[in-house]
Amino acid sequence: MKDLRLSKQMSTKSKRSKELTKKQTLVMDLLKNNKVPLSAYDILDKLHDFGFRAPLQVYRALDKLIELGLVHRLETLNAFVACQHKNCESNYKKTTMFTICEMCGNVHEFVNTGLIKLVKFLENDGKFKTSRTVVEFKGVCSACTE
Amino acid sequence: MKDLRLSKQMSTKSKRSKELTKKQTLVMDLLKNNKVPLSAYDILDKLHDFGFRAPLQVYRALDKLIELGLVHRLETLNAFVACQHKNCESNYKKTTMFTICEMCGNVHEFVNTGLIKLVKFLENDGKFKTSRTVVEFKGVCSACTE
DNA sequence: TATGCTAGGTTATAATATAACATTATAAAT
DNA sequence: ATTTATAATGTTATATTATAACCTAGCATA
Repeated sequence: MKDLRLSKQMSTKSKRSKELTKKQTLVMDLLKNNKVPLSAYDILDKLHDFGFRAPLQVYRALDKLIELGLVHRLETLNAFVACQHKNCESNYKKTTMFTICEMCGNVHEFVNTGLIKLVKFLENDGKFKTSRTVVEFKGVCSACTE
Repeated sequence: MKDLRLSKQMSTKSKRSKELTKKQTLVMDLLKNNKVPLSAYDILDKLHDFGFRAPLQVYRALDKLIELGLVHRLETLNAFVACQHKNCESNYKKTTMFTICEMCGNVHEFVNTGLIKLVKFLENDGKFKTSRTVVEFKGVCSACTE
C-alpha cells in the first residue's frame, strides 16, 4: 500500500524543484527544437499563438530556465540556446564554453578542464571569486570552411 | 639637413595607420581616464559638450578604436574599456580575458596562455577557426571580498 | 483563514544599436 | 591643380533588447 503522505511530499517537492510551468515548457521545447540560438523576441513571435503576448513573459521563462541550467544565454548574440549537455547539472553549469559560427549560426557547447582550473586558480590565489564565466569563440565552423 | 619628402611620407603613413581623429581621441582619452567601463550612452553624455550629439558618433569612434585594439567591448555589460596592455598589439589583441567585479565594477584584463593554446587546438583540429574570443569572469574581486 | 511565495498579465518605458542618406575632409593619382 | 577614391562626419529616424511598476491568481503551509 502506498504511503500517500510521502507520495504527496515528493510530488510537492518535485513540483517545486523540477517541474516546469506551462510557459517555461513551451520556451524550453522551442529552444530544444532549434539548432541555432533564438532571441527573446524570436521566441515571443513564435509563441504568440500559445499565449505569449509581452516580452516580459518570455524573459521570465528564460530567467527560470537559465537559473535551472537548462538554457544558456549567448552574450555576443543576445540570444538563447538549450543546454547541449545533460542539463549542465553539476559544477559545469556556469563554466561552459561555446563556439559560434558566424557563417551558419551553429553553436557548439563544450567543457574544458583548463577553464575550470583557471577559475580555481583565480579563486585560490585570493584574487577573484568567480560566480559565472562567459566564454564564446566567434569564427567559422568546419562545415562552413570547406 | 632633413629630407622633407621622407618626413612627409612618414607623417602621412603615420596619420593613416596610427593617428586618431579628434573624435576618436576624445573617446579614447575618456576611457583611459575611467577605471570602470562606460556604455556608449555614458560616453555620449560625457562628451556632449565636445560635439557628440548622436549615438552613432560614439559607436563609430568605438568601432575604430576596437578595430585598432585600443578599446575592448565587454559583452556582459554592453560597455567599453581602454585596453590595459600596451594596446593589445600582437596576437593577443583578440585573445584577452577579463575579470569583472559585480560589487565595485572594476575590470581587470589579462592574458592566459591556456586560452591561446585552446584556440590553436580548435583550429589545428580543423574544428573551428576562431576570429575572436570573448572571455569574461563575473564575480567579486579581492578588494570587495574582505 | 491568514500568510507568504511563486508565477502570470499588462502597459509603459528604458537602454542599446543600426539604417539610410547627405556632406565634408583627406590623400593619392593623373 | 583637378580628379578620384576613401574615410570620417552629421543628422534623423527607427530597430532591437530589456526592465519597471503595478496588479491578479494559484498554491502550500502555518
